[in-house]
Amino acid sequence: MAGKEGKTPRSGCPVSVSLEIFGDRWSLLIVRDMMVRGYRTFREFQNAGEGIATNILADRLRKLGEAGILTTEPAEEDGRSIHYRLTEKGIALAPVLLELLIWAAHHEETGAPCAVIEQMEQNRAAVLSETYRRWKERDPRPILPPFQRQDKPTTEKSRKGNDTR
Amino acid sequence: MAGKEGKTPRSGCPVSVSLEIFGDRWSLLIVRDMMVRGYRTFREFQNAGEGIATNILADRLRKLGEAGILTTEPAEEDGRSIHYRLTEKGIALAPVLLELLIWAAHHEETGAPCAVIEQMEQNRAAVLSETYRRWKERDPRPILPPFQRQDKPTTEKSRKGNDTR
DNA sequence: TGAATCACTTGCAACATGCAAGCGAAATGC
DNA sequence: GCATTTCGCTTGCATGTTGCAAGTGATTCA
Repeated sequence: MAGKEGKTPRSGCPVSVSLEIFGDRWSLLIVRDMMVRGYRTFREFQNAGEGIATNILADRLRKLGEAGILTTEPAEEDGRSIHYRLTEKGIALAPVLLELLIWAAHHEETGAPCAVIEQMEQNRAAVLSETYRRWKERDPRPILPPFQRQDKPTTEKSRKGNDTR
Repeated sequence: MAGKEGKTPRSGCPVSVSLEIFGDRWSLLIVRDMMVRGYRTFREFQNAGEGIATNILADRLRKLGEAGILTTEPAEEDGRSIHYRLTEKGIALAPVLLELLIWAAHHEETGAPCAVIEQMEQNRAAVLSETYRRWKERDPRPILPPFQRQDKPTTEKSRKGNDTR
């Protein structure tokens, strides 16, 4: 019951095993939302700005749960709602996401301000331990704000004072 | 011409942008094969052991090329063959793959021997600089051997001396 | 008590993937 | 120098996955 065997036993390479779990467009985004934005409910993921369909979202949450990356617990303040929460295994993905973030900020057009990325790059350990601390203490404050798409870099120097907090 | 605009402009989050490129089952495996196993030709990827279909492989190689993660050059020794090679942008994915490897080795059943992983974990910088060196000098020696799937941990102590070599 | 909101589920069309077979060009064998 | 093999793909087709819109039952709010 634990393992869902007979699914896709491709190879024993750790990278391959990982991709069997979240080798798709959405799973890591959900993990990111939980980890750095403090999202917990279905609604929050749905409105996270990427436009995931509700059936896909439900499917991914179920699969991530089966993979032991997140768990669910009833929301105390609202009987209709459920809180999704990363497990130890899930929060341990933080270094992967951090490196992914840094890579993309350097090599792709993203909405992440260079200064923020540079600071994270030079303080990897601090960023990770702060991420871990907030997870452990159930501190729901986001570590990073949602990044806007920087459509045109023309004359836009507005959104920027949005530093580390 | 550079950017293939009009495709999927989901959000400006670096993680999301990354997943638009290799958010699927195969792309990162190809990058892994190039990076740590020194694979260069279509045939090598095809026989890498994960069982990718040739049409998918061709498609992913094309997309990774369009994304600037790899380039092609004619193989000098064989006019039929083509050598795929990571770009700077591609080799810069090394930290992401390393963290992914470490994560999976800790949290999933993989074929990676613990000793090897532990050593990589404690020498991240050395592993990365060696990876980079081999890429730069076109040294095709693999950094890691293909890991076997450890099917049943029952009484099987055979395949194990497969250490760093 | 009725409307709104919660986390989903369902139906269906469009797209992506997996599999086997085939194709032109270059290399190899005889 | 000609047949065979090997190279990197492409094609056709069945199946699986995704995206979209609408709907459902349970809970909460007004």
